[in-house]
Amino acid sequence: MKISEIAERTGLSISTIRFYEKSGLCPRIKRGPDGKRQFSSADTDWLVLLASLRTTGMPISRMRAFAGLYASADDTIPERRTALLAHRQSLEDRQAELDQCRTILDLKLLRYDEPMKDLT
Amino acid sequence: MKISEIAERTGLSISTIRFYEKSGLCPRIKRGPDGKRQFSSADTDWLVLLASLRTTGMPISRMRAFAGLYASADDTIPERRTALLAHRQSLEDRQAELDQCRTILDLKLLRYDEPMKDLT
DNA sequence: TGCTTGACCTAAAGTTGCTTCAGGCAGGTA
DNA sequence: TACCTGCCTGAAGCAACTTTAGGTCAAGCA
Repeated sequence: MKISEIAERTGLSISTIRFYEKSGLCPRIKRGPDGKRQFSSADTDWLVLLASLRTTGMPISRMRAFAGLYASADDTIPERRTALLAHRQSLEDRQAELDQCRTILDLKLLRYDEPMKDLT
Repeated sequence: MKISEIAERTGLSISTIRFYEKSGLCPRIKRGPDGKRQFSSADTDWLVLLASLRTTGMPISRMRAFAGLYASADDTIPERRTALLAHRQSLEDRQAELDQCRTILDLKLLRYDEPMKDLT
């Protein structure tokens, strides 16, 4: 598959995909004889996972470490699992934080809906 | 109040607060004769709101526009309300997106918890 | 009294995670 | 043939901060 298709499927932009490759997040994507990237379906799956990790706030540096685990032997599986679990937790924290902010916004909005008084 | 207290109360870092002021997000914070910032409780409230907006993804440029509305006359109240409502919606979208990512992570984690098979 | 420490100040440079731009090649089409 | 289109690269630009360098001033203390 070509890069534009992958962008479509993963929701990442073409330049983000190139940037991720250059950053060492997805090692050895094949190239055709014309120099163009050729994505396998495993590449796609991996990029979908990367996109989820990134969207949920994992920094590139940790993603790179995570990619390193995947690139090495199966004995890193427990580590991969631990990393994902830790990240899942931080995601939940983040979600709690957003809920809290939503409450603040809602309170603010309530004051607009009340018959005018003391609108800061 | 001094800047370190405000940082504590709002969860923003001291340099972020200075940065926000320089970016025109909180106009005219008073200064003491020594040149130090003096925060009123209104300033604190405003920064708490800014922090919520920022945490939930509002870009600085839009926050500046929003601050502009607050700085001007009361007839911008409907606009302020509209802006907050729109942002509330985008926050919900974001939350839905995070939920979706969490599902992806959970699926991935499930595969680690199953008796080993095909761990990509 | 002199000296250090700590909290504040500014301006400027650095960091992260992208996006945009400039310039280039290869293949298809009017 | 000229022109698109889609890909490529490297470099510059941008957002939102953080860090650094250098400076002021009051408080504490030997």
